[in-house]
Amino acid sequence: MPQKAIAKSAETRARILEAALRTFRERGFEGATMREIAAAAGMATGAAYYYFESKEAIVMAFYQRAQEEMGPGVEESLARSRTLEARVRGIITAKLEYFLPNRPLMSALTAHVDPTHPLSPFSEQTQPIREHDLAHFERAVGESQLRLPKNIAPYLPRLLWLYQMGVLLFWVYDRSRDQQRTAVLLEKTLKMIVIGVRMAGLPFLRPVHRLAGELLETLYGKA
Amino acid sequence: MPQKAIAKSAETRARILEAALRTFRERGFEGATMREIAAAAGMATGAAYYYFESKEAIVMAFYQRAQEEMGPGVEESLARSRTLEARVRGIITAKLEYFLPNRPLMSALTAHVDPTHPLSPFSEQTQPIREHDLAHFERAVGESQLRLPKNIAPYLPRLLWLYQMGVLLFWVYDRSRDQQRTAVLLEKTLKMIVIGVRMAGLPFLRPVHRLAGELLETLYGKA
DNA sequence: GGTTGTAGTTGAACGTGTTCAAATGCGTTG
DNA sequence: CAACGCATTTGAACACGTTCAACTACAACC
Repeated sequence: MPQKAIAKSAETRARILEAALRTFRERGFEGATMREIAAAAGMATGAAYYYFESKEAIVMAFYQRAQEEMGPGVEESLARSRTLEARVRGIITAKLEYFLPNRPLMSALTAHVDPTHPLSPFSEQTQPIREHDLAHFERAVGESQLRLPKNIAPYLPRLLWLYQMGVLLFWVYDRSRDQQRTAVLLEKTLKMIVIGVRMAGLPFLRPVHRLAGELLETLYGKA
Repeated sequence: MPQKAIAKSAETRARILEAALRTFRERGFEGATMREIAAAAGMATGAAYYYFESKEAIVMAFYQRAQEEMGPGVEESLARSRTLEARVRGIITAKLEYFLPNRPLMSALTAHVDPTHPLSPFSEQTQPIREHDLAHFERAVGESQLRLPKNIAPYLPRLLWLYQMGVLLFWVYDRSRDQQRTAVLLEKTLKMIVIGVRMAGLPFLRPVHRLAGELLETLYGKA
């Protein structure tokens, strides 16, 4: 396939994605039909399936594009702040701000906890996406000097990633005005995390370290 | 409607539930069709919808029945143990054991995080079920003397309920042999919870109490 | 410039959960 | 016992996501 055709193919794909996002915003994810989306993109129903495996896969494509577009913003935010708290806050708020116009749509992604479902945030298929996100937290942790017990430290980025998933999930369904409850959740828990990390060095917490370390090793495998 | 008719109606409902569970076990939740379930119950497709709002509502009915049937077992377990750890463990393991034969089916219930979805564990519609479950943890907490900060204590049962939901969720998708990973998760986290509760009285943890208290108040409302 | 292969496109068809107007029972009433 | 009313039952119809065999367009090749 020549360059030109590749470009055209990518353009068609993008056109469907655009039409889908428009339709999702108007009718919601459930309310929008594939027939309608395809029509809005100026093509027959089946065509959409040539470019996307499923209706939900369109949302995943949106998330993937978001990841790319958010990259620079996150980089900048990381460069601007030194403390773990500020860095993690930066990553999460950047994400939430980006997704804000399509907030209800995100429920289509967070809906799948089943790790065998292709679109679950925990599935094999989404591993590349997950690792891309994880990299942010690795950078956030890596360049700040923390005194964490050796048996926990390797898991901190993954724990923070999980934490961020939780915040995102809460945010998606947060019905308070301007998602103020999410703001509170984020601020308070960030502070608690910071205190927790700071206290992690204290020797009398050894029993907790041991338990946490063993647990993490079981769940994530030796690290 | 006379007594006899009520009994017959309940019996038909039960027959559909039985047929559904049989079919779910054979084909899985997705694989089982309403047509098949209705046929297995010896009736037309539409009849099932006279008794159940949806396919998923059948699973919810199963959960509801489970709650009733598990009641005595949980009571007994609570009567047998004194420490918070043993009590919470008792409640959770009783549940997991009960659900074991239909474990894959539970994914149909844990699938909905959306609190606006009628079948979400967080929805308005499931509030009675939730409060029934909550009562177990209130009993588990109530009769053990704990020294918890006043601003956190009222929320402990709800926090434990949430914890139990997490364990259940993990268990449903746990692919390790005999769900051994869940066993590890449960044991380690239980011990961490106990240590956490014990340490909660220490004065230098005041900042954490304050944060936690404020957060819980925002999320659950004044208590 | 014709031929051929492949990327892209079409819309009907499939199987699903769910709805619903109509039919059927069945206990109660006059 | 006939007539009524209501709970129950029926199965066709609907709308949806998805599949697919057939068709089209276009670039590469001889």
